[in-house]
Amino acid sequence: MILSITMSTLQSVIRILESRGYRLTPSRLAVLAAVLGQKGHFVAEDVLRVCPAVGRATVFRALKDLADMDIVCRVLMDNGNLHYKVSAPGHHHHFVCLACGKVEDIESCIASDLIESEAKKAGYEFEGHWLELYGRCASCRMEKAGLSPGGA
Amino acid sequence: MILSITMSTLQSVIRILESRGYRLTPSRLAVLAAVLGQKGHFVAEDVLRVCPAVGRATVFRALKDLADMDIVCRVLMDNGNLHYKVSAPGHHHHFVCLACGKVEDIESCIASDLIESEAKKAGYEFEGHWLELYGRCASCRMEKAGLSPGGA
DNA sequence: ATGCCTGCAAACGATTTGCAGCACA
DNA sequence: TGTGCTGCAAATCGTTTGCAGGCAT
Repeated sequence: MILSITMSTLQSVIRILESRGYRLTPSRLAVLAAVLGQKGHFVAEDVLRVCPAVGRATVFRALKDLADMDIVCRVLMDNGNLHYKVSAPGHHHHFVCLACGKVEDIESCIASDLIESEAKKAGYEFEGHWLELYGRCASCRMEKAGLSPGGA
Repeated sequence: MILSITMSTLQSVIRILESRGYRLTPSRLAVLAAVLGQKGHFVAEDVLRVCPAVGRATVFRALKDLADMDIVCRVLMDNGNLHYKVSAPGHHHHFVCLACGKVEDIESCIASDLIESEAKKAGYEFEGHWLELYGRCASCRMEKAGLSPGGA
């Protein structure tokens, strides 16, 4: 099941920050807004571009804080690079479209049940897992199949 | 099913290199031996340490070549770092022990069937996936259970 | 001689750290 | 007043590239 809803809103994130004792400074808010405004996955540099007034270090610090709070999550790209992305609530995985680069969340944890049973069999104790899926999203598939032969 | 067998041997890798037209130079062989001699996962630095005579660039170049040939594979560590590891043949996943850091291969691809069916449902075309498992291996579990009576 | 392969060192991109100043609790 | 937060710049880390030389074919 793909979801593109229920992402954190600025308000709710602010509430989280406050509850954790973070100060609501202009820089932090700028980074926050930039992050929440990103279309899909992004890297620190993208945030930096949107917030030229905010220092590099501050962006990285904020991003790390946000990741700690599960407000953003890391996405492992096909080439091994790690990007950021506004996190869907709860455990989920990512589908990365190799054609358009879009990243979507997959809410059903495909793996957990199987992993659990495999773990038990092997005498292992699983604490977590990381699953990224790569392929071609619906629209890119359609494009490939029917539409523009000399694609963009 | 956990496997720790059938890793590439120096001989078989050499054969692969030759068949691809790579020259069997001392540097390459040194890197190769170092890689195959690694206990578990490793980073370029580890190889460098074992082969002080081989230049940095050469190690990285060799590592990349080996990865291209699926002789080594990358392992995504818990903290987001990418390590290398002698690759098990065929598609497989990794189990990373958070206690001792050991990485083992899991040959049965837990995910593929489910992924396929999910993909079909969503109209997606999956081309690949990346799954890493984190937890505590059998021996670390035992250690935890046996040694500390009060438990952690 | 022709290329592949090398080590070195510099370049590189991404991230982190040290620091002095500032603003708010 | 003290501590958190800031931007800046330098440092750092891991990796890549440019280059001139060397060696195998």
